Amino acid sequence: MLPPSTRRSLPMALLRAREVIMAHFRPMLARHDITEQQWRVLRVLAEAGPLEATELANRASILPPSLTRIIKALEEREFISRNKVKDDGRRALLAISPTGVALIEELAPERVAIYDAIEKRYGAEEHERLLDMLESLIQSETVEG
Amino acid sequence: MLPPSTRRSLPMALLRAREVIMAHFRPMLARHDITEQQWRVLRVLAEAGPLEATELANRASILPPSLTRIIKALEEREFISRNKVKDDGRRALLAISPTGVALIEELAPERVAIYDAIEKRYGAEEHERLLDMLESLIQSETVEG
DNA sequence: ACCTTGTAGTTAACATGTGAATTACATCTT
DNA sequence: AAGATGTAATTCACATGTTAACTACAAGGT
Repeated sequence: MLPPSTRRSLPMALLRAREVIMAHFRPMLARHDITEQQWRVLRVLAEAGPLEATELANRASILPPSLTRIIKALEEREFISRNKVKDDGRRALLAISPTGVALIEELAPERVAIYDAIEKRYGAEEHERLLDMLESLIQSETVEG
Repeated sequence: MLPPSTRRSLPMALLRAREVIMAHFRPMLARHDITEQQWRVLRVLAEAGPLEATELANRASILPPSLTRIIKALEEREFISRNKVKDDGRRALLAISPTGVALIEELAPERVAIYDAIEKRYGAEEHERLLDMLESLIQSETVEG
């Protein structure tokens, strides 16, 4: 079979799709002086509650070295806190602070509006199906390797 | 509507999907001491022929500052060449060199094998449909804004 | 107790992503 | 021709991605 052209390859399509979607969120994040990754970390902690770094990295899809730097930045701005785990000097529980929760809540309406606009343009059913197919792809590559 | 959870949001799904796919290609690229972005630039030039930097950046989905650095690196290894455009001192045509073509051709078989394996795991029809849906999403966000 | 092995997190080094500012050159306007 | 405006590419500054090496601590084996 021919190698896929750059115009129709899965990696390129996934990259471009993510770009056009994120373009809608960037202005909102920039207004609050927060990066896309920092925002992801805050949302994961807001949804899941306190987590250790490894679990947080997995859920936010951020590599450990990046997470170390992001945690440092978020701690300095007091959006999150860390508490060492008793009985294990290596681990620490990371938790979102009230300030962090306030930020998430402040952004929530705009966030929903942006998602709704995307759904409206693309189609709600297509959107759901696309999510299903992406999850299926991730599953097929994760389980068997 | 509720804000999407981090477990089922389009940006996260696109990010994770790209991760699991690229994981298959990274070992191949690492063996040849080439980055994912450098590889993309070479493939675009191999497919499209000589291009100016702006057009190359668009086709490879790489931002201008990154492309400047990538071009420099690829030039030093003589994978590409640049020729100034007559009549316009700003522009330059970037072209892949024979060495660059040789690298692309050397990687081609393994590249096809990796794509085929992904298609086999995920399903050829699903793969095609996913590409269609991603292109449609990109289209819906590109045309109207 | 000591040593090995394993795990959580960090640090280091380098490439890229991102937005803003800057340079070099073209083109338009008057 | 001089100045204003626009465009291509680069540079800067900082954040993140990526791999490898390293530190700190934990758990097991002898």
